[in-house]
Amino acid sequence: MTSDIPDIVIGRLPIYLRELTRLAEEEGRINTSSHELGKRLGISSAQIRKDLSHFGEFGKQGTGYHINYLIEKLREILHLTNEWDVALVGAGYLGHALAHYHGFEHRGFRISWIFDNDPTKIGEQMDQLIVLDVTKMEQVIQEQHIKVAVIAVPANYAQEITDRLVAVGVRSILSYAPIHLNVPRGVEISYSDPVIQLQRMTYYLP
Amino acid sequence: MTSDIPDIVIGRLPIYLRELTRLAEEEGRINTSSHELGKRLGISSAQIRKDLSHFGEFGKQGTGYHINYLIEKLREILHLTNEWDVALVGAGYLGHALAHYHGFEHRGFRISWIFDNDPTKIGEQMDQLIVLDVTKMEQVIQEQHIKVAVIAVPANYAQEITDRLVAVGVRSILSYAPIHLNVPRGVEISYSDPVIQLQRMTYYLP
DNA sequence: TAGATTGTTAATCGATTAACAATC
DNA sequence: TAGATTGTTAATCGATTAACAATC
Repeated sequence: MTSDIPDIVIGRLPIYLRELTRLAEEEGRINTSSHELGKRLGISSAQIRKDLSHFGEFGKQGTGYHINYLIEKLREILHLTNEWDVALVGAGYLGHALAHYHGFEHRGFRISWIFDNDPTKIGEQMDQLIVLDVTKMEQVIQEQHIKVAVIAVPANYAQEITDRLVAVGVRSILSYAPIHLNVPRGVEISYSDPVIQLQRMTYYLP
Repeated sequence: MTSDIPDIVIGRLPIYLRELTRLAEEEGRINTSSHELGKRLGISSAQIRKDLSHFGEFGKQGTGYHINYLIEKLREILHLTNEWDVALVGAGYLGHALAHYHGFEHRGFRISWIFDNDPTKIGEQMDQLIVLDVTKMEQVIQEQHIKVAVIAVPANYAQEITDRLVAVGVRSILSYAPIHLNVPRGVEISYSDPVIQLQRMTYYLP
């Protein structure tokens, strides 16, 4: 048995964490309630309490949740107490944007390596990093024990890169390639394809 | 009553469409079955047939689905028979990547306008487009009847931009800002925050 | 204390799947 | 025809919600 907590519950925890962080850092708040959090996120308070109850009791009757305490607990649950080093594959426009994005900081991730196969990009500096030859990818990932990768390569390379990442131990992959990828059991994969998201919304447009 | 087809079903149709297009264009296939499509996508064949049955009968017993016919039908269902002009707000690294991304073509969308508030970016050429002053945003969107927008601005601007977009008629918004946005009923919103996705996956990492 | 809010239960609601008659 | 596959039904499975005792 791995874990019988539904994946859909796990998927909401980062949303809670993000909003709690916002409450604490942007608004200087100390406490909140499932009702307030739910109202801000468009989620029922019952669902928030039920989700959290899978992991323990983090609140107090009458006063709700101490925000920093709940943040800490969510970080533990999601394995974010240390930063994950992330390998980014693909140094095109999107890789460039990801390399320069500072939104990973303090949220559990650090892009530590960037790879590409284009000789004109290899050696280029991106933010603090140097683009490395993708032929070095396996060696670096193994030596550094990298478990998390982001794929920003064209669709026709994505499956090959995925296979190579998995082969050297990567277990969580976020792919921006507009294609379904096959991964073995035990490897988590998540997709980001703006067109898929837009197409879902245009269904509702007249 | 708007439509009683579950949103989760609508969300899978673009995935089917993408894989069908791949089957036709990359592999030159003419026909497929719910079983084959499901196997390629990690979805049960029953679910695919059930999803499609909400909209009509598109297959034939014994032979399955004619791919190009089903593609055409899915495009009609998702309102992709004409291209939607999209307004992109934010011309930073991510806006740059989106402006140069050619994955929108032939999938129902065309980024037609880019806006930013940074004087050093206004007037800059991105792909085929010129970055316009965001103060011109409302006027352009109204005149061009733009209904779809992509937000690639910092979190602290995202709600204001959203409100302004909605006020001039935008009804579908894809936001890359790492923040929950409030929109009125009748406006669809979709989010892309890589950290949220990574955090869901690290739960499963030891 | 009185008011507020939790964690949890049971009921409701909704989605997925197995199975199969129909039929190409 | 025989084999394959659809569309649909009913059963199963899973997620959400309403309600409330417990208690801060």
